[in-house]
Amino acid sequence: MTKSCIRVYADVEQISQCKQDIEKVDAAISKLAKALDLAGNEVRLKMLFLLDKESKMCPCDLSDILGMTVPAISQHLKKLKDAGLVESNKVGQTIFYSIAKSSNLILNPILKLIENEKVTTHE
Amino acid sequence: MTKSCIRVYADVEQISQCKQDIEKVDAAISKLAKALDLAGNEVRLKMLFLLDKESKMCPCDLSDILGMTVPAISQHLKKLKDAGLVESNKVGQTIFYSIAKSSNLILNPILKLIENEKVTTHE
DNA sequence: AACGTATTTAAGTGACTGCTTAAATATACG
DNA sequence: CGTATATTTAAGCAGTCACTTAAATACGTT
Repeated sequence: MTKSCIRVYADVEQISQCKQDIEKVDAAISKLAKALDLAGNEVRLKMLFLLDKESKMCPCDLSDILGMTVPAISQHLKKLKDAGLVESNKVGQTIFYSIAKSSNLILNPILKLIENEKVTTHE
Repeated sequence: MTKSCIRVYADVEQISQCKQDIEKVDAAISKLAKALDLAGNEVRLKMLFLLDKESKMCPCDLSDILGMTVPAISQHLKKLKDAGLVESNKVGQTIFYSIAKSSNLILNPILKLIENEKVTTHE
């Protein structure tokens, strides 16, 4: 890879320890990154917020509330469902989506940040 | 937009309430989505994890630990810094990056998920 | 069966990502 | 000053994203 930099004043011990540490959490990070990537889209985050608040909604409702076409919403829902973040329940011709219970561990702390209005990352 | 669907069995009251609710948290969601989007990248999440654990690191160290070129690392750091998630401190010719204190509110709950190995979203 | 509603799937497209390599900038040191 | 180290910036590019429109699927009603 690179030839310069890398190792002059470096703490070799620290580096090697970090490599091990990272390896241990690699799977967890990979999984978490996927979830955060999905939640890191404004439309999808709104959808998750709404599903959390209302407990269940159909694509049609979300389309109306968010002012987006139904196919656009449907495609977002598919991604969330494929990742296991939401699940669906069909009733007649309408499909109700809701937060998957198994994803609460990840989503709860995130959704809590919204309500708390605590989102003061910067400036 | 669409002409079909939208309103037949819909709970008009709920929809309109949701529109208001979303509007209230719009700014918070927008900000949070940006942060999650950044953290939702495997490389960057690892970087944040390492910065959190080691309190500070230089691009060179991160490059070594993560097995990536220095420019690639530098570009990720720039994004994190532009978003206010990390900050930098120059000492001689090396630049130490660390988690911005102001971003702890968002990052702490996320980073905690890694250590807890609780990341069991799915299956 | 035929039509209307609810939703998904598919194909196309412009914008954005994340990497690469090469060059630029900045600081330290002989 | 010239060279080595540390980092950023820039340009290029393949891959992905999020939307659009159009078509397909599915259920309900008459």
